[in-house]
Amino acid sequence: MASGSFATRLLQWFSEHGRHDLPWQHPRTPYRVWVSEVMLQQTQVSTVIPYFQRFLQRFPDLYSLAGAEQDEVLALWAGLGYYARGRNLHKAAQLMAQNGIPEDQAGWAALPGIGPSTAAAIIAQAYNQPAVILDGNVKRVMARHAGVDTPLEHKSTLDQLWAAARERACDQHPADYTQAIMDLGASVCRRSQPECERCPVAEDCYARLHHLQQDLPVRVRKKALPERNRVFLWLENPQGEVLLEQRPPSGIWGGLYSLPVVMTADEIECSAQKWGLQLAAQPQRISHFGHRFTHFKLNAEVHYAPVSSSSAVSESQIRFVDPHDLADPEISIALPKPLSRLFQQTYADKAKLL
DNA sequence: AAGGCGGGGTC
DNA sequence: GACCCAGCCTT
Repeated sequence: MASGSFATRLLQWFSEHGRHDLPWQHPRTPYRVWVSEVMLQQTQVSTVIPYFQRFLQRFPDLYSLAGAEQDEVLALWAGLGYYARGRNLHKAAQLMAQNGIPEDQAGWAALPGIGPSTAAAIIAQAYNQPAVILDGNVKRVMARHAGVDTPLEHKSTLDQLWAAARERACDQHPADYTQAIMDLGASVCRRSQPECERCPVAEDCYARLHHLQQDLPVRVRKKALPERNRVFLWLENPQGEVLLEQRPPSGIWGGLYSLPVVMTADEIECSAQKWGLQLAAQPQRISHFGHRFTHFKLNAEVHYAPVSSSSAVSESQIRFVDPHDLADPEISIALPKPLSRLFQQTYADKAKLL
């Protein structure tokens, strides 16, 4: 028989092996917990930490964030992905600066960018009040411990996992308990090669007892991703600056800056003219990269062309930028990861030649 | 090359 | 509610 309840064993394990040194735990304010929880959506702790540090240095409190320009918020978010998170964080900050910080879970869940699990995490972490979370780590722990063997994509499966999470939670030490269950999923009950011999709840774990650790949780097989081919334009003016275009406020890379994108190379000339730019030479294909999105794979070719100085680049969505500034890690322009990689590599290649 | 991962918007 | 969208890191 199991020695003590699930929660008791988990809390005991946490006191010895859990993470007590995460940046958002000291000090553990609602603002810092909220920012960290939004960053942690879809993103692992080790990735989040440097972003969190930089973000909090620039925006130490709600009001500095609420008063910021969206461009600056996104610049600090650049590279984390799912940029709607950054835009929603900014929106929510402005709402809270206006209406005050919510005092209960429903109030938090009503803010943009905060769903049931994130709201629960904030309540438990920041206020040390009982609340049940169900993030990816907890889903995996619950599917294994309770033996939920239907696909995660089914709503009934999600209901079962919520129920399992509720049954195992306790009202004692809510902040520690939620951190503990997430830590367990991240460090011991990993997707592959879980370390059951180190798990405090292994003795009554369904998956371990039936040797199903590798088979739970169950997922439906994904279809092959469709592919999209696009051409990215590296248009350089006589000053050596490159043209960037701000993307529409929502959708892929929403609000971020990118090289202008066209469907095929024969649209380059026409597109340049749209900005009032004359090509000073034939465009050349200089590199390519691939990037996988959730629903398609992007195959990108980068085409370079020098342009004569523009008569009037007055459109607010476009700007010429010194690419050396883009290779700077302290960049203040929000670039998606593949493009910041492109500029960094180009800069590194040039530096090697010198 | 493929797996994993919360929430918003739309109908 | 059902369905679609989104972008990194790890394996």
